[in-house]
Amino acid sequence: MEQNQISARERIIETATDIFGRNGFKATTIRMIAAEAGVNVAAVNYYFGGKEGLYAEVIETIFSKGFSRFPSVQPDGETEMTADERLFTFIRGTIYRLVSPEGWGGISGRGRLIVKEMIEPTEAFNHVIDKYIRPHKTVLVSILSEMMGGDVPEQRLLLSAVSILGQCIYYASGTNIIARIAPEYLPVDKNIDVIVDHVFRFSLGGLARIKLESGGTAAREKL
Amino acid sequence: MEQNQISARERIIETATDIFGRNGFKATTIRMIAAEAGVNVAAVNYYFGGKEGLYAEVIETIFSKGFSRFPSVQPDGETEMTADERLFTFIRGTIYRLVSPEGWGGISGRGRLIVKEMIEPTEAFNHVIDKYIRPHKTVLVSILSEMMGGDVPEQRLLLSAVSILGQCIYYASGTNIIARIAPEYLPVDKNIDVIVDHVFRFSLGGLARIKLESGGTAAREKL
Amino acid sequence: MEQNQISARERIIETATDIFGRNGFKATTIRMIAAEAGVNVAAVNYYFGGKEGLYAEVIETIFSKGFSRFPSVQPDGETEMTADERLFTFIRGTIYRLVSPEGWGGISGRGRLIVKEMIEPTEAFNHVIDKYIRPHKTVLVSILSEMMGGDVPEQRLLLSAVSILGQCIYYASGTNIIARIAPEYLPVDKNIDVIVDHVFRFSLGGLARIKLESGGTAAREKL
Amino acid sequence: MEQNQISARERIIETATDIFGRNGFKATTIRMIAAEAGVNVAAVNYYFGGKEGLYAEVIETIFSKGFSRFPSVQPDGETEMTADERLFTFIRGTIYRLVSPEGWGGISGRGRLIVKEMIEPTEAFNHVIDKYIRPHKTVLVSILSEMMGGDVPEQRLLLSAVSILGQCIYYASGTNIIARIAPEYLPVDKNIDVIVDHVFRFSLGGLARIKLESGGTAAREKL
DNA sequence: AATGAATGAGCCTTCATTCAT
DNA sequence: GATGAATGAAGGCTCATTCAT
Repeated sequence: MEQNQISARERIIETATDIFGRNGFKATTIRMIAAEAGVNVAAVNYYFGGKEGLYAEVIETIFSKGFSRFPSVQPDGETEMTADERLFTFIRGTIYRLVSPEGWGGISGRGRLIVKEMIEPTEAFNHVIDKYIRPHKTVLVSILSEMMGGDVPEQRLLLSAVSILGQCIYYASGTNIIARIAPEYLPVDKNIDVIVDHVFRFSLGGLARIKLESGGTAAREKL
Repeated sequence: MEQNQISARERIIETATDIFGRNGFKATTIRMIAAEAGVNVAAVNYYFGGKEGLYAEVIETIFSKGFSRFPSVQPDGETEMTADERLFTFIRGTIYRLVSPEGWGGISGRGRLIVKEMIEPTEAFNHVIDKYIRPHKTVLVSILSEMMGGDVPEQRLLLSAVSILGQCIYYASGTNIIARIAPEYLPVDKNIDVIVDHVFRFSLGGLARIKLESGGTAAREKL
Repeated sequence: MEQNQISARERIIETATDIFGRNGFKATTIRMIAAEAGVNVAAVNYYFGGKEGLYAEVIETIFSKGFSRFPSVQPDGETEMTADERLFTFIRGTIYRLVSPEGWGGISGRGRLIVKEMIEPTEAFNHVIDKYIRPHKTVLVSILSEMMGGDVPEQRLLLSAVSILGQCIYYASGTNIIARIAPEYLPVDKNIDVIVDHVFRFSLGGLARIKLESGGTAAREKL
Repeated sequence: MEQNQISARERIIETATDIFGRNGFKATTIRMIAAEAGVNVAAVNYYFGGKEGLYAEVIETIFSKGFSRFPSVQPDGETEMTADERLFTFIRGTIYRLVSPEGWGGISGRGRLIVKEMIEPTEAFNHVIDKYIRPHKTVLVSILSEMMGGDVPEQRLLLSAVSILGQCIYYASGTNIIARIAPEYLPVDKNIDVIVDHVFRFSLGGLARIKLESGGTAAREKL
């Protein structure tokens, strides 16, 4: 009764997000989704034109809802936040979009689904890359550029951006394996803010080091 | 001679590593593998007892070969390396195991295959976790413990370990998406040493910061 | 006005005639028909009770319209035409009913649809056989009987009737294949009168020969 | 036991010929065929690559077997037969290929299947047209040319050929409908020779008439 | 009177697996 | 030891039909 008011279409998308995330595109059957969502198998074809159409819709929905709930950071001139604050907001947004439990259904699968696309993008991801991911990356690089100054070569900026994103994404996707090898590890979705805080600080330190070394005669042999 | 008279069994494993890595378990058919390896479809069942058996063998082989070529770091007492050097060795080994091109076939898929298992472990991964991954993680935590001292709580150690691994893994798996949104990005497998170097330095900075803050009244409000 | 405000029901029948004729019963979907006719898919069930109901209506309409536009030949006593003239009228009517382009929509498919039913009658054809085809055949046999006299056995009459009908029907249905193997062939629907004329003459000759041989000691060895 | 020695592949083709002929391509399911042939549904895909592949094989087999059992007529110079005899042979061959019961399975459907293709050729028929039908038609036209002499225009030759073929084909395909409207009609496959004889004589008469009229001022008004 | 939403049955195809050789 | 033939299970999709409005 609590879920009754949601339309069948909506319900299919939520269920599909979860199941696609859990099993991947190929291993998911529309029969699983239909059964879980309480609709007929034909409904998927009726609403989305097929399995692929549903998948594309799922991907798009994840991003559109994600960015509408946790908006990206404003570019430099349009906000009063310092660069550090912008970085913090960026990291928090990225992690929340992937793993925040409240908000909409299909939580556990959402992060894994995105990470799968990042490892091995499908056709359905192209649109999302242009619309959401590329701008997102541009914002991060501009933040880093502001934080690290002009001495740091473009290449280093990019690598640092990847270092930051890599952390966010692994926290969002690696939960399973981490929990298995480190039982004392705190579950991500119940401790998001601790994670966000950690990634932020670790990255601040990393950036500082990269900046420092780029200024002088950085080298590993210095160690 | 060792690679010349490669047995059918061996050839199937190599081919399978590549194809599984590229397509995932479900989307890979044993017919693809058999065709590529030049053997009969029934051979897979004959040698490995089925698709799942082959997959398990592939996973096991990746790790056994990986760790034999790029051995893990020795525990503290058994080596003369400093903690920093041990961290560097750890990072380099981890990345090389995932993406180094030389050594054995099916490279491009190898990293993706492992990352997939890390996101969503299958039955076949259990064995590998116990035999390779858990010890590997223990080594890393002990290195960090030595580097950061006793003031840093266990929790922070673990989070830092994940931050380091997250970078390694993302560099190994996110190549596709990175290359698409940042064409100026340097391809991982052609620049492994630059990547390794960067991750090492970035992590040094991050660890330093975490250590620093753990010492006093660390807090975000300090920013 | 009569064709201007054409009702939805009417429009469905015309469209269906065309599409059924082109694709056959099974390969035609009511969605094709509904889309082409500009109505809802449910309309077919609403008006005709289902796909089969619509098909039956289409078949019936083809014959009722066909015979109303190109009436059958009057029996002997009720007309002043000679037997030859009656045969000519019969042949012309038969061919025009199948392929005449003017008159009503869905022309190209009409002939093929009828021929399909003749090869392989469906339930829907039973009614049409009793109402139109059997009387039609009776008329032809009576014409032949008059032309060939009493010496010719019933069996020969029937065979001759089939020879005449076979020509008409093949001209109406075999257009596709004929055009493909004989490009110099004249398209039926643009040269109906030439065809009609030819079939008439060819049949006159055939009938004469059959009559001749039936009179004496007909045999192939006479050749 | 009697059919046991036939291979599964062979048995599928025979069954398929019958069922395709009865129902057409679309309305036939491979399940019907598999059940009737006593094989698994997957066997169709295994042997023929799919429903369409099987269909193509069926069409090809009908013609290759048909022409190998009832060869076409030799061209003029290569035989001692008179033109009349060659026409007789042509007609007999054509009808036998379509309806002769002895020889191979799937009789009842064979003729109908071909006629369906003649009404509405599918992709699978293209090959057959080039290989069998076009040469066949060429032979007939050359026979007619020899019989009717040079005065008859090409156009008339072609129309006459169609008149002859139309009869053969209708006898082979229209059995159902004929039997229903004329119970006294003799079943084709039990009386092939009578039919062949009739078509031959009727056609001789038709040709004579066409030739006669082509010589002078032929016209319908002459009647 | 007419329609859009939704369904259930069935079809073609794919694929891992088995078995006789 | 290794293979080609054949199969059963299951999946995506199509389509006529139904039902509430």
